[in-house]
Amino acid sequence: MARPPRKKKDIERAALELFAEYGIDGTTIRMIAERAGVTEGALYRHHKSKDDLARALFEEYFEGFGRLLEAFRAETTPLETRIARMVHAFLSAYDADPLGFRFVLLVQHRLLDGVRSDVLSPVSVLTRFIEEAVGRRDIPRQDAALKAQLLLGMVMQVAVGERYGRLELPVTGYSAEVSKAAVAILREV
Amino acid sequence: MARPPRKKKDIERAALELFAEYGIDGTTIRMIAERAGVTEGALYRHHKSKDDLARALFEEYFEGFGRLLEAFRAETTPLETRIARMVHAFLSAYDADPLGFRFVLLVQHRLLDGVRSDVLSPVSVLTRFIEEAVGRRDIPRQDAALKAQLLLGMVMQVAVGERYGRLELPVTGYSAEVSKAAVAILREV
Amino acid sequence: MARPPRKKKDIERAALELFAEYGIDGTTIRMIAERAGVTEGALYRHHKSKDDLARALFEEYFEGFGRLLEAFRAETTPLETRIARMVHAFLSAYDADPLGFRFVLLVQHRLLDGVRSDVLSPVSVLTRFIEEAVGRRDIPRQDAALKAQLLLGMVMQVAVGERYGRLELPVTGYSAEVSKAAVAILREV
Amino acid sequence: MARPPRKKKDIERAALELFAEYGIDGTTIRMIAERAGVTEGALYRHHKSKDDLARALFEEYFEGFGRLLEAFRAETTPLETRIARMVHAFLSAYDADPLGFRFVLLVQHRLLDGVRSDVLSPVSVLTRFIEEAVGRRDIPRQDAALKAQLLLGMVMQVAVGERYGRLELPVTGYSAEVSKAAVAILREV
DNA sequence: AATGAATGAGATTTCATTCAT
DNA sequence: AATGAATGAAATCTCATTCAT
Repeated sequence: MARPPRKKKDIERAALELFAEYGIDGTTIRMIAERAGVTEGALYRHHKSKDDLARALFEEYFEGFGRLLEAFRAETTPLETRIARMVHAFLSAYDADPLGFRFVLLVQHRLLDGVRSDVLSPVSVLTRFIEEAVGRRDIPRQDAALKAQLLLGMVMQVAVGERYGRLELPVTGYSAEVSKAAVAILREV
Repeated sequence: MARPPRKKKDIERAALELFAEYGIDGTTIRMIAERAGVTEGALYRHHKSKDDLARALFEEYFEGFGRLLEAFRAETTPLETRIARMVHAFLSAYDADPLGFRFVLLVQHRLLDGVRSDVLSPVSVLTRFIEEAVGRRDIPRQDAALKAQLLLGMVMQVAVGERYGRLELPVTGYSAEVSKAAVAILREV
Repeated sequence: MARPPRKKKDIERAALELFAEYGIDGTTIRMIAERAGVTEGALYRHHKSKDDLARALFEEYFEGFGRLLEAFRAETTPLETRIARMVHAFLSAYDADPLGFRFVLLVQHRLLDGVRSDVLSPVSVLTRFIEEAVGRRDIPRQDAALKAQLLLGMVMQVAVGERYGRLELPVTGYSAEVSKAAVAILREV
Repeated sequence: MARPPRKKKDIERAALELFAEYGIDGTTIRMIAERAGVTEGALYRHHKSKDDLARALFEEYFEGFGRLLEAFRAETTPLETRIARMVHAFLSAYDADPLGFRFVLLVQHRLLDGVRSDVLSPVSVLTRFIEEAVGRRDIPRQDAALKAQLLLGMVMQVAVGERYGRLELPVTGYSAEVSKAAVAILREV
């Protein structure tokens, strides 16, 4: 009952940043320990393994994104408003913690397969969102699964664009335009 | 005068497939050699290191994508036609060689930084394409850099969607809808 | 708090002996680990690489030789006495630890270039010793740099002679004659 | 009966220079082939193995040194003259081909053990030379084996001194002084 | 005679993880 | 809880040598 959280947070933050920059395999336990100001053994007090640590971080972020979108999907505001809020929330997440976002971007293809199936994924939320809008006749009949991918791809690529110097921080500056594009995609069939 | 390099192609194909499935770090030299039917040392006659091999493959594909788009950008057909062709070409590339495409998708964030600057990147081509369309008054004034990212993100995410079982092969089946979405994004500002 | 490094000395001694017998390249990490009773990885906790280990050992011995001679150079005893002591000290060093001496002999041409310039080398000490003796009019004016090499070459070759079975252990048995030769070289110009 | 000598000499010279600079293990077949302007396989037309090549070169030089000294030992000129000629011949050999000399210096401890016993070694010649001088009452009774080592050590160290920038080229410039030192060592007992 | 692709065996090094302290 | 030495198991890479051409 004492205070374990102390170093645990340091370790996790250090790991996140290093994973975001060098990938999971490119990051060693020693690198994490060094940046967190602990020694290698200490890490195993809090996580079973390096992979376990990476997975925990990924799920945390991934689930966070899902919940973020879910909150707006369930809202009863107009379609345009909900889309704008979703886009803005996503881009705000990037501005608030670019490394966390990049971490997800970088390791997704390695860890996505292992995510627990009860976790709400962004794609699932978007798909449901589109299906409901169709059902409500807000937008024409269309392939919700496809459109969900298109929307997600668009928004994520804004982060990628910033990462590679093609777009500028803060990316929330692009919120309005991206929202408009999203709406156009859903309305125009 | 000596024996011709029969195994080079085998090695590169084996590497590509394994990289696409397990990532660069998740693929060992032994795995590549085994699949290519050579010994581990053979790889080093043709490439300086595993990383060098990965980089060579990446540039080859990456440049290929750039050239693909460039061909259509330069065309004098109507905007809609060119967009449709670009989208279709991209998605066809995936259907023709899903592993090659996935390889690029999977390793891009690790290798993108090191690409030679004279290589024509898809984003550059798209940006120029949009700027020219604006100049020609085909579409309203808009942020070409942003829109290029949005278009690219959309199309690439279709591949990701297929990879994770959300969309179906052949992805060229989505060409029409994706093209329409792309046009909508550019026209609607 | 963790366990103290019990094996470091074992590793270094094992390496020294093997280097002395088989050279650096002729000695494998496995050989060192085996003789030291550790696993191969253990070596890397204490030294960055095999070369680093060899270099550390070399500097230790090389500097030791320099200090050995320096002690006698600074003495205020008669020239003959100091020479005799230097020679004796050198040859004693060989009798006390032939492997250490042979190690230096064997690897010098590979590692000499990289020695830190602030390390007192035997040649420097001898050169200064001769220059001071000239300044004091103990011996005639002469080329100190050359004579330093001659003296060093003589003494080292005694060790070589023993190594190849031309001379006998203990080599301190040759101290008197070698000293006389050294004096003759300095006095007779 | 055609002309095999062509590339053989190139290969041997290339090997000698590389061995002198990097040692035998530090020199790869590929390095030799590259410098000689042939490919790796070509080397095996002329020598059974890299080691065989190194050994052949070493014996050639080593025997050459022995014969050089032997010629002067057998002369009927005064002792001083013969010593002066021996020393000069040795140092001239260095000036004429420093790399060949350094090669011997660098690899001697690795290859000396395997030299055919019928090869006339410098030490043997010098020992006999001193014994004969004692027998002829030219110099006092003394330990010929020891003195042979001292003489050899002195002269070789001149080369070492040049190699490490302590002495200057041409080293034949030191002939007179080294000869005087040699004589002093033999006369003074 | 020569080429250089390919082999085969091994060497160095890395690193997640364990465990005595 | 923490330390960091040591392990153990690979992974990358090197390179002398062989051999089909």
